[in-house]
Amino acid sequence: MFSLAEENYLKAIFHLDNGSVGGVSTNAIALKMETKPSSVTDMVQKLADKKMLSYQKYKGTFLTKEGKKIAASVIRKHRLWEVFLVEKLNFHWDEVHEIAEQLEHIKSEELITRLDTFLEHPDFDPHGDPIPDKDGIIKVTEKKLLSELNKGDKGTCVGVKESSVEFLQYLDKKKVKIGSKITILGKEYFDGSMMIQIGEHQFFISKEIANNLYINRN
Amino acid sequence: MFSLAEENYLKAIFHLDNGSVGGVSTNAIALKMETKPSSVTDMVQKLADKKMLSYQKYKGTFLTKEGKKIAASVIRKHRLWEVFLVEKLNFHWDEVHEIAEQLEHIKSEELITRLDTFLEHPDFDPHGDPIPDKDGIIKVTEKKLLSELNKGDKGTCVGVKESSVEFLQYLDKKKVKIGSKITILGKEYFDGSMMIQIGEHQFFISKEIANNLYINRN
DNA sequence: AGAGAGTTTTAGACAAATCTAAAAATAAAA
DNA sequence: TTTTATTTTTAGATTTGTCTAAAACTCTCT
Repeated sequence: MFSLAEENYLKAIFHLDNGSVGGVSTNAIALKMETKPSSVTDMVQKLADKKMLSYQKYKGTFLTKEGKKIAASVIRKHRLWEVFLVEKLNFHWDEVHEIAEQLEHIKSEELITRLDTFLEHPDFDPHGDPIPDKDGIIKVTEKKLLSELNKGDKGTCVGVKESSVEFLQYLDKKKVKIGSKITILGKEYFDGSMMIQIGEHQFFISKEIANNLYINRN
Repeated sequence: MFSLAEENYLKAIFHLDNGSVGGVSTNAIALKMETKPSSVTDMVQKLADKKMLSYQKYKGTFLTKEGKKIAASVIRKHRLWEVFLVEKLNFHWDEVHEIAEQLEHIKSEELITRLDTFLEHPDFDPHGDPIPDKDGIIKVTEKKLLSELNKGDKGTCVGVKESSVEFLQYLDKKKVKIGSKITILGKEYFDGSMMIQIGEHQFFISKEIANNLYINRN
């Protein structure tokens, strides 16, 4: 059984792991956890003792298979609860994170199995992030061009097709980044232009732009 | 904001308060919390500092108005979650206590407001216990123990006094549920056993059982 | 009223998770 | 390749909630 703090560390390292090539650095974890590097060192050593990650002084850490499994199960719980909050309790998708941060630590296998059934086995959370299955496996979705999506669709920006300076500068101006969560608010069929939402911002983009952005679709 | 431990102490004292005339004793709290009296003294002094209860050394404690409010809000959350678990996730009523013990500590006013709406403002939890309203007020119902009734009396099963798994499973086997209409067909005065009718079924129950079932006379 | 018995509190210790400050190791720059 | 800067670890302290053991108090019974 893992403490709340342990679960949060595993989750943070799991998220960081998917971005870096080498191990995850102490500083990166401290930043994500909003804590001090010295606290991270302590916890990382404790989790290494528990075989949740491999750790060598000054070298960073890797989650073990077991560590990844625990992290994925916490993420699964988080995302299922987010679906519940939005779909059943009518929360807005930008209000649910904090509550799900608490709910994700409730301990009961049976609860999550039943919640999953109640929600009809959703594949994605309200932000478009995939929900790991009960074995911790995260379905890899095929990226699509933004222009292929339709009103109501959500996704995460995962790349660009055309990487001209002009295009990237345009994206920058519009605060579109890799990792940005995008919702299609509307689509004009006669010209393919779209009204989209990224974070707080809502704005129009032309078909040319939509044709050059890769999205990880739900 | 209160810690998990503080909330549990307030809840325990609240429950004990409804049974005793004077203040709640340190030993009684320790027994209920499955902890040592010395730990209770520490916590009680802390909660007294926070004005959640009044405390004089060696004299026992009383919850203040504020302390009762907090306790009632925790109990409200616990019971609403129990309704959710039984009504929506199809848990059996004898499986939900432990999970609700965890869920009751989730911090979000809005969550509970919306959960209450989602569940259509239930008045009782699956065990027949009343759910405090958002101001902590508990509707008092005139429930009696089944053992207090006599031949010819009729009533509705509204709750259980003892909610051990064994007892709840016994009731289940006999198809006794919250809401079941009960008629007392006969009563043996020498041992307090009863012949009762529930729906189509007629059967005997011992005094021990009758002593643990709450009935709303009608 | 005084002796036990039982209850309650205090004092000191401990584990978990955190922090600050200082030391050690690594990486970057001159 | 030294020197400097950055990162990471260690050492020691702190907070919360718990414990044990011992002391202080209250209650009851004769």
